[in-house]
Amino acid sequence: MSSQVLSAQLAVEPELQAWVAFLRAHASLTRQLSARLEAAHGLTLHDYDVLVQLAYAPDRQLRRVDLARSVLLSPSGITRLLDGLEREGWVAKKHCASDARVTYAALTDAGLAKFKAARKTHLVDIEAVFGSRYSSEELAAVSSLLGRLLDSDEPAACLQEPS
Amino acid sequence: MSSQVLSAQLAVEPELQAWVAFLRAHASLTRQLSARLEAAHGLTLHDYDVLVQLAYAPDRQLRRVDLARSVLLSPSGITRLLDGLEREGWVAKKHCASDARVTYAALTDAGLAKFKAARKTHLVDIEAVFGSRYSSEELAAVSSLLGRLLDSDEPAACLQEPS
DNA sequence: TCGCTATACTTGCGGTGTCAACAATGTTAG
DNA sequence: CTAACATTGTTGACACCGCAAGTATAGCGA
Repeated sequence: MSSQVLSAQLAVEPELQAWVAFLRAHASLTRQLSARLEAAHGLTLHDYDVLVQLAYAPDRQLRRVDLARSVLLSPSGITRLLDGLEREGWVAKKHCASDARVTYAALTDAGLAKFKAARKTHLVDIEAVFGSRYSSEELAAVSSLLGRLLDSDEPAACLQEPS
Repeated sequence: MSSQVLSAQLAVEPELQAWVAFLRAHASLTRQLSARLEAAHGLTLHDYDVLVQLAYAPDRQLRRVDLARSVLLSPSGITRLLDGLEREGWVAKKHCASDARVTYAALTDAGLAKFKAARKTHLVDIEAVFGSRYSSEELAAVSSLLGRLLDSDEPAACLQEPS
């Protein structure tokens, strides 16, 4: 009886439905994609993400704070993640001349090579997942709708204006 | 130069954009909502999710396997999560008469009360996040688009009809 | 110059989740 | 009946990540 009441209420909450769909989709996709990335290249999704950010960055290097912000990881998370990448020789520390506090994470040549290799298979996986289910209009809709979720509240996930 | 090439390629991959937007949105939302849920009730998002599933289930109980599948958690994950809920007295183990392998997780009265209390604030948080950014049509679109992501590959996430 | 505050980063600790291995029970085929 | 296999669930080892606290540097006002 009380479960009847509850289910009636659930059905009426479209926000909750969206949120649940979101959580389920994330769990499912994340598992598939990260398993493939791990198997093929021994990389985490976050590892890959960091590699991407560095590959695109000017001089292929970034301050650790900025890296943390753009990947939405805590500072300590970044430290530990980079520990791994440095141990593998894909990233190197570089000190900043003008500010002794900052350490740059710089992509090495080996790291760039690793990234390009991983990128090849990972993009295929992503396209397989999304491309097979969405038309290109839907894809654009997904991007724009999801993008809106971190506009106002998270000063985190954004553009550190370098100007 | 190589970063130019890379960024040019990125801009052209709409699937990747969708995926990245998805990951960022998840990291951001998850942190906000779970922090609030944790602060207000000492519950994880997964804890809450399990409580919901049990509250809706017939007789307010579910086999652990089914629970794992519907919440998209590994079997061991469910065991450990339920350990916590049992310790708090919100869930109790129940043995199955017809199959000695299965153990039911049953929501206690205290558990149902806990769920109702948590639900009250959590729904408000969710509505704040989604309701403030999406119209009701967009909300429906998000649900349906995201729902499509686990149609074929994950028989997992589904509706335990309470009727 | 002397604090005072802010920022960059690291480390210890704890929570959470996965995988692989395992034990126990059920099921099916010969 | 029995042997092989599938299913349910738990445990140990481990990876990952966040928070709080600590260190070091920078910058700013008096």
